[in-house]
Amino acid sequence: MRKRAASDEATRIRLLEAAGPVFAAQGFHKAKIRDICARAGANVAAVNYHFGDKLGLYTEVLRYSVSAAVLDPGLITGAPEAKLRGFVHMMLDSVFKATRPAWYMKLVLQEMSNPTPAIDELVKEFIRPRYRLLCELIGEMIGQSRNARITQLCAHSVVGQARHYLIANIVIERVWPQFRFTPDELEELTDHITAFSLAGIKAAGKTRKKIRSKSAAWGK
Amino acid sequence: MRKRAASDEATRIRLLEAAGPVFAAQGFHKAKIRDICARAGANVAAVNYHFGDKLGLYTEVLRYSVSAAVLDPGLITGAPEAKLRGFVHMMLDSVFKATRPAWYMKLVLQEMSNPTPAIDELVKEFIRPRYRLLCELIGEMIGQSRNARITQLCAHSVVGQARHYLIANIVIERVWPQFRFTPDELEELTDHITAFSLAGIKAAGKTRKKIRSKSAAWGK
DNA sequence: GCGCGTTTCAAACATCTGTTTTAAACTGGC
DNA sequence: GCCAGTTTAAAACAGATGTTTGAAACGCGC
Repeated sequence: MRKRAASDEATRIRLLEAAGPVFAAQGFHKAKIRDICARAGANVAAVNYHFGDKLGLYTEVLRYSVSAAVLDPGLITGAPEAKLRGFVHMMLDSVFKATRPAWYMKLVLQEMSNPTPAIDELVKEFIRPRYRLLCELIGEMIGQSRNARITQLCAHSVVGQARHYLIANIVIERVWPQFRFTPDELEELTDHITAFSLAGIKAAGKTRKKIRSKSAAWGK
Repeated sequence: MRKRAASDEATRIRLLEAAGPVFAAQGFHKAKIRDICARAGANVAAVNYHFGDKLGLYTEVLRYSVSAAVLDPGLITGAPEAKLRGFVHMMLDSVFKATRPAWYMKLVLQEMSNPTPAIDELVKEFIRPRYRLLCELIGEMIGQSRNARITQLCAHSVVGQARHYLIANIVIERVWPQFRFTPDELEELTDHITAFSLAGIKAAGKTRKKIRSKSAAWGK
């Protein structure tokens, strides 16, 4: 019996490459395996043969592209402000890039909106490390632990803003038709979210101190 | 021929009342009309008889509950800061309220994430007026038009934050298990988003002025 | 070139779910 | 109390779509 050799996995690879953009654009449920197979030039049965079922393919797509170095949090370096911008940029950048690593963020956002059983692995392998990074960054800014409530609230404020633009396009284009996702406007948007959040984070840090001194004033 | 009298619409009303929470919790596609009919104590054919099809029922549910005064932005009064908090509260409050008017916000958020053909009417009748209100509010704060880019960017920053908590619970509970949607924490969250946004908006106003004076310095 | 495990393919299958059908039950007016 | 129009009910229907089947094609080692 011959084990699966690299050369034999051509169809498997083609399926993974074809499925990524489809799942990223349409989400798990709306994506049709007949569509994916057509793009991959493969028979529908190939999905079952190579991955067991649709969810198996989906899970493998997630694993297959999580290694994309472009999204490596290690790339985000420098001053806290620059790091924050790097984080926001990482999230928004995926709008344009159609290359393999980039649609991964769309996959993540799809999964956040419409979770599948793959959510657990995705959280563990991708989301949690980046969430932690963001919390450490914010905590550092306001002199709080990364586990502090205020720190995590701020983290979700940052993520929420970026996410909004990536998944609410249909509504945004109706209430604000002038807004377009050109590269220039993406930069503008990145700058806005960064500046807006920076101010919000600083204010949160001050409020926290205020509350603390207030408690101190009340005595113990 | 007898026209549809009020007393004849018992089934119709029961269907609308039963469908609201189901659509709000699961969205249009995941909601099953057999489930809705079972809750309403009606036959599946009743949906087609009274509303034509599933989308007809969905659209009527949207119309049926849009009049809910709880979500009336006119109720949001006071200083700009208080108005902003009122707006945020309006969005978040729907998490708990299981009463008729309250799950409407969930319907709106579902529609924003997974639009149906009903999106146009929803934008026109519900979203746009509130978006305009928010923009006027923010514009007033930073001395800009409600149509200014910076104003609208800030508006989306506010909406994005609130929306995040209402639709990403699955992820939030995994990266931050301690967070719960108790009434107290909902107040805390409302306060946080308001304060965070207030700081962000003020900073955006200042940046704008800075840019303007910079342009002025460059001469014309 | 034979044999055996591997891979591909077209077709059939199964299920879920919105929709339609057809007849029966009901309701109010005469 | 019957009739016309209205409403309800159970069942059948139809389309989309994930899954399985069984046979054919392939490819490597002997």
